[in-house]
Amino acid sequence: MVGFALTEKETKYLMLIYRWRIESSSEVRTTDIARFFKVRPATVTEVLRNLTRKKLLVHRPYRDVDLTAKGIKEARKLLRKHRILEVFFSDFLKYDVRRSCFEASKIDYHASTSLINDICRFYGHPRTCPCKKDIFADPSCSNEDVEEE
Amino acid sequence: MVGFALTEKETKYLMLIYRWRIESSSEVRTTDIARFFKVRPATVTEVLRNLTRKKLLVHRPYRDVDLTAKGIKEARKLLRKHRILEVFFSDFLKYDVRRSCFEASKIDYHASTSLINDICRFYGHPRTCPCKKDIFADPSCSNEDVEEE
DNA sequence: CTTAAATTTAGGGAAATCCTAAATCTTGAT
DNA sequence: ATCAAGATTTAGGATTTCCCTAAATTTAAG
Repeated sequence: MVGFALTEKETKYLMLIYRWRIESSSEVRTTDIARFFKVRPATVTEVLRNLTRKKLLVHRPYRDVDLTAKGIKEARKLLRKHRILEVFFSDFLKYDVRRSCFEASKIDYHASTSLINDICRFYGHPRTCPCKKDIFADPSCSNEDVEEE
Repeated sequence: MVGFALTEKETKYLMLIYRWRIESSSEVRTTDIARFFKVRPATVTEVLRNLTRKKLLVHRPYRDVDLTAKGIKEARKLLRKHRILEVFFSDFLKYDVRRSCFEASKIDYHASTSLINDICRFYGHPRTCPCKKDIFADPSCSNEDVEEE
């Protein structure tokens, strides 16, 4: 079904690139990513290469990075998981935006899609996270039935 | 504070050994652990050696394994996290025992102690998980903001 | 006391993540 | 237009985690 599998770090990079490139319309540069994750630029280049190999990015060496349609789709799936968790932390535990994001980041990669879907369903398929950013609906998360990933 | 750090797998082994050795009073054998985790006995021996090095187990080669006081303490902490998550899944999403355990297993290692404590507090510091096994109170999770006598 | 079964030891391997040093490319100042 | 400074990539490794096979060792059953 998927055709590729992402490591945890790769998902973090993909989500970050989506937020900057798509949601903030910024140019995404290796150094910025490196600074964000507190790693060396060479490390970023390597991850970029892997995400490119998986057809999620288009990387123009020494220039910039862009998401492919597939990359955008995958990033939205990942961000949906992350943000559904934020909705939960914010509502259930009254966490502020900062903390909701922090705790969601620790488990978003490990939480199963069916778990996320159940939380999503509980909250009536919310369209935005606590900081008002979009949560894109996922076809696997319907209002009626329960299914596996 | 801790003096040791556990890998994810090590926490799984420690919890399993606690469940079998302490909660079920069984002898814990290498082969049983290997069968449970679907790995080769040699792999189990290696993990056992590492847990022993961390002073959590006493391993009598070719014979059996036992938990040290430190190992029991640590296993209870880990199982507390796991079981608090089970309480949540069971209550909030109406998961059955089997599924609560399954989903909890995926994230128990990654959920922060403060997150677990907040869920624990929400549920009034439950003493048992959905399948009635003990949840040992953790000193870091205070009762202070609960109703007084 | 023998030997089959269980276990450990020895020696590796793959994947994920990160690093340094050196090479290469881009860009802005002159 | 040129060229140095800064940004980026390449090359080559290191570490950690987790798992494996083969061979040696120990236990225990008969």
